[in-house]
Amino acid sequence: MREFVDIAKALSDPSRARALLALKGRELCVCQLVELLGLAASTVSKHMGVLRQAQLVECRKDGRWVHYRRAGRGAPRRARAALRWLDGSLEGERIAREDARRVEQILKRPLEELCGERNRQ
Amino acid sequence: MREFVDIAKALSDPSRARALLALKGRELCVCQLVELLGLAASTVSKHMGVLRQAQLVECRKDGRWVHYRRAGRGAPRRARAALRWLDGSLEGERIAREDARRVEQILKRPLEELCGERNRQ
DNA sequence: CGCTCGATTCGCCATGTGGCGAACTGACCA
DNA sequence: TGGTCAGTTCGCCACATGGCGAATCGAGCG
Repeated sequence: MREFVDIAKALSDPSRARALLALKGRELCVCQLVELLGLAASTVSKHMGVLRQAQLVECRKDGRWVHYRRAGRGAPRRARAALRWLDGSLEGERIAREDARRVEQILKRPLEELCGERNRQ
Repeated sequence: MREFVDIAKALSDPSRARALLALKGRELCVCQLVELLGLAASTVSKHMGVLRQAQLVECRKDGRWVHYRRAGRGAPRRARAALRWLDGSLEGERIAREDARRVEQILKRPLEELCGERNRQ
């Protein structure tokens, strides 16, 4: 029950749901999610912590960057079922399509340019 | 997105999840849910309002009593998918089995006895 | 080492949520 | 018409949550 409730709580925030949709089939690092969601890095980090706690995502450190991806084979059955429910419920939603397009744009830009943006501009 | 988030929020409370499980395949009135969950009637009523808002349950007035049931054919596709996810995730859970047993006991007692219990004892 | 920089943690604030009892509503009944 | 009683609404409290900026951590580099 606790596990189920944690997963449902994790899904019950629009930013977290958008992040999970954006992570469908790819990895993203925190600064890419910051760009997509338009939130402070600290806020995004907290959101990703909630998703990791619920075992919906895993993270991989690569130098200074942290890449997040959806939980895979090792994840609990419940978590994978939750992701299927998310995908099924939000496919075709306007914001999902918009975000998918914006993620493509974000992926075209090099990480170095993207990350320093807030400092440089 | 809003609809999805409302449903996820509605599912992200243990009492509401238990209520939905108890409503699988049957109707229950508020005083029966009060007995099952061990919460104040006002709290249960608020919980059921959240579930109704998310279109996960419907209610039917019958004299003084209000019977709740799971949303049926008329409910949005998302809501029914959510109930399937709930059932699949919590089947076999300890509290689900305990509650199922307790609901059977509660259903054996007449409504009149059950409802006035808090006042009479 | 000391600097830079991405990510996380901390501290704070505003708002939302779950809990209760009291008050109210609206059926039924006498 | 007044009483009773199931359910809801209201008002309140304690606590959780989402947001930010500041401070901290830790990997890479000069």
